Amino acid sequence: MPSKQTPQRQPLSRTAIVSAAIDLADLDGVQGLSMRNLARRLGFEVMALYNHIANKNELLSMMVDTVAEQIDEPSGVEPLQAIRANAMSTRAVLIKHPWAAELWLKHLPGPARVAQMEFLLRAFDESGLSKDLAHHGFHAITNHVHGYTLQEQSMTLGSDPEEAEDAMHAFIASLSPNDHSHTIAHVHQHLDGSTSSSFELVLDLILDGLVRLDGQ
Amino acid sequence: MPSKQTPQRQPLSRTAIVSAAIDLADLDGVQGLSMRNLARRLGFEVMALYNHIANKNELLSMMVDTVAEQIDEPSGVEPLQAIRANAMSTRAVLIKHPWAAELWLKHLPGPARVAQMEFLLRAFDESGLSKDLAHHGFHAITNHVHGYTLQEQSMTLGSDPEEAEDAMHAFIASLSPNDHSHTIAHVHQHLDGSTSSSFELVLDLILDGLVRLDGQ
DNA sequence: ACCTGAACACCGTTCAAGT
DNA sequence: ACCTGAACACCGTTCAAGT
Repeated sequence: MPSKQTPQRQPLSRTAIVSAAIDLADLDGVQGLSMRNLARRLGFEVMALYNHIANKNELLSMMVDTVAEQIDEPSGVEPLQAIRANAMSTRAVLIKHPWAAELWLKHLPGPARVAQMEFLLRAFDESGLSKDLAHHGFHAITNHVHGYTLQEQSMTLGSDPEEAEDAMHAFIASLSPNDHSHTIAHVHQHLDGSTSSSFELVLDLILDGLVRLDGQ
Repeated sequence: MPSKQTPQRQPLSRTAIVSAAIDLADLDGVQGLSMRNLARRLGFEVMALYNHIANKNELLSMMVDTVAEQIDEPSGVEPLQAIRANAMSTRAVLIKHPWAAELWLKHLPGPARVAQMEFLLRAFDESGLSKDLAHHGFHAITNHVHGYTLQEQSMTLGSDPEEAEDAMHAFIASLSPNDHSHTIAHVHQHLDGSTSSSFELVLDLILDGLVRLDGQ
C-alpha cells in the first residue's frame, strides 16, 4: 500500500503554491515560511517549486497581491465615503493576514494592488479636491492605513494578546518613574483600553483636513 | 613583519561593534549585514563578537537606539512647535540611516527612544489638548513620521535616485493606459516633481486637525 | 576575560539527472 | 514538462579548546 506520509498531494501549480504559502504565513508568520518548509507541506521536494515560480521573491510578491484581491471597492457612494470604506477594508485585510503589511512595503504592486490604487485615485479625482490635494491625500490616507497597522502589529509581534499585555507591563516596569512619567501614563492608557479606536479618529481627521484645506 | 591584512584592529567593545555595524548598514543596507561580515570588517573571527553582545537581535536593537540619540529635542519653544521640530528631526535621522525605519518597528525601544517618546508625550501634555486627543495625537504623529518615511524608502529600495526613476518609468509602461489612467497620472506627478513636499503638508494637516478638534 | 576553530542546523538556489 | 538529489555558498549560534 502507498505510504500516507504526505498530508496532501494535489498537483503543483502557481495558485496552489501561493495559497499554501499564505496559509503557512498565517500560521507561523512570514519568517516561518521557507521554501523547504512550503514544499514539505505540499508533499514535494523543494526544487519542484521552481518549476512554477522563479524564486522566493516572486512568491512573496504574489502572496501580497493575492491578499489584496480581498479589498472592497465600494460603488454607488460619495467619493469621500468610497475612500473611507476602501481604507477600512484595506486595514481589515492587513489585520487578517498580519504578515501582509510588511511585504506590501517591500514588493512592487501586482495587478490587484494596482487596481486598488486606481480605485482610490479615481475616488480622489472625483472628490472635487484640487489636483494637488488629491495627490497628497492619496499618500496621507495610504500612509495612515499601512503605517498605523504596521505600528500596531509590531507591538504584538507573533504573540497572543495576553503575551502582548505582559510585555507592556514588563516595559513600564523597566522605566524609572521619575524620568518617564508620561511614557508610563501613555502605556497605562493602552492597558486600560480607555482610548477609543485611534485609527478611525485619525482617518477622519485627515479626510476632514483635506476638505477644509481645499475650501480655503 | 606582521601582515597588514586587517584594515583596523581596535580592541573589541560593544560601542565599537555597534558603530561598525551602523557604518556597514549605511553602506550595504541591513540585509548586507551579517555577523561574519561585521567580524571580518573589525579584524576578528565571528565568535569574538559574542563576548560582547548576546546575539544579532540585541545588536540590531542597539543600532536603532544609537541612531535615535541623534534626534533633536528642541527646548524653549511652544509645545506644538516642539512636536513639529521633533518630528522633522526624527524624519531627518531616518533618512540619514535608511535601514533604521524598518528596525525601529521590529525592536523594542531602548533608552534613547524612550527619551524621545517621553519628550514627545510631555510636549503633547503641555500643548493644552485634551488627554484623549493628546494620546491619539501622539500616535497620529509618530505613525505619519515613520509610515511616510518607510513608504518613501520602499520605492527606492537600495538604489540611487536614477535607478528609482527608471523603475517608475518601467512601472507605468507595464500598465494598460485605459484601465489605469489615474495611476499613470499619479506616477507622472512624481516624475515631474510637480508635487511639493507631501510630508510637511500632511504633518501640519494633522497638527491643525488636532487643535481644531480640541476647540470643538 | 577574551579569542578561535570546528561543528550543527538551517537557508535559497544551481545544475545534472531522471521520468 | 515536471520532479528529484546532490551540491554550493551562505546564515546565526553552540560548544570545547586555547591564551
